[in-house]
Amino acid sequence: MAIDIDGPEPLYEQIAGVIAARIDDGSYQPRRRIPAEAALCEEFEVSRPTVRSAIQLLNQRGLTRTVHGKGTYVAGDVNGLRA
Amino acid sequence: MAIDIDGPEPLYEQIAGVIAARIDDGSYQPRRRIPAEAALCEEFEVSRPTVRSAIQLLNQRGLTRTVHGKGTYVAGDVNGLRA
DNA sequence: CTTAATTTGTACGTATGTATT
DNA sequence: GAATACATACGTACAAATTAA
Repeated sequence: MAIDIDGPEPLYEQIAGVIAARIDDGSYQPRRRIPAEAALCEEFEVSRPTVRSAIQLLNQRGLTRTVHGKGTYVAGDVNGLRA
Repeated sequence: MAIDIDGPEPLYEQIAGVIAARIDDGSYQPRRRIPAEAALCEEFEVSRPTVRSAIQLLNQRGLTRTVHGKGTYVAGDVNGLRA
C-alpha cells in the first residue's frame, strides 16, 4: 500500500488507512505502541502535522489512543469500546 | 471573556469557549454563519491553525457545522442531533 | 461560460512547551 | 539533568468549493 501524492484522497487519510491496515493485519498489535510521529514522518515522507492529522483520525475512530509523552497505542480490544 | 495567553488552557480551547458562550447567549444564532476564520484570527489575534482547532472542537461537540467554501454554521437545533 | 472574490481544506516547515522515561 | 515523544502555536502557500460579477 503506497501513498499517492497526486490522488484525490488527502495524504493524512491515506496514511491513516495504511496504519489501520497494519492494525487489521496484526503488524501493529493491540495495546502496543505504534512508531513515533517522527518515525512515521520519515517513512511516509510527510511533515509532522500531516502525521498528526492521520493519528487524530485513528484516535477519533477508536483504533488508537495517544498518551502525552509516551506514544500512540493500538486499542486493546476487538470491539473498539474498551482499553 | 478574554483570552489568557499565559494561562494553562490552550488558546484554541479558550477561543472555542468564547464562541460557545456566544452561541449560548444568542450572539451567534442557530443556523446562522459565524464569522470567517480570517475574521476570528483578527479578533483573537491568533493564527488560522489555532482558530481552526477551536472550530474543530466546536464541530466535534456538535455546536457547529463547517461547510467547505461556505463557512461554519451554528447547529440548527437544541438537541444537537439534526441540522 | 469565464472570471474573480470569499471561505474552507490540505500541507509544509519551524519553534517552544509539557509529559514520560 | 538528559533523551524521547507528544502538544500547542506560529506563519505560509496553494487547492477546492461556493457565490457573485
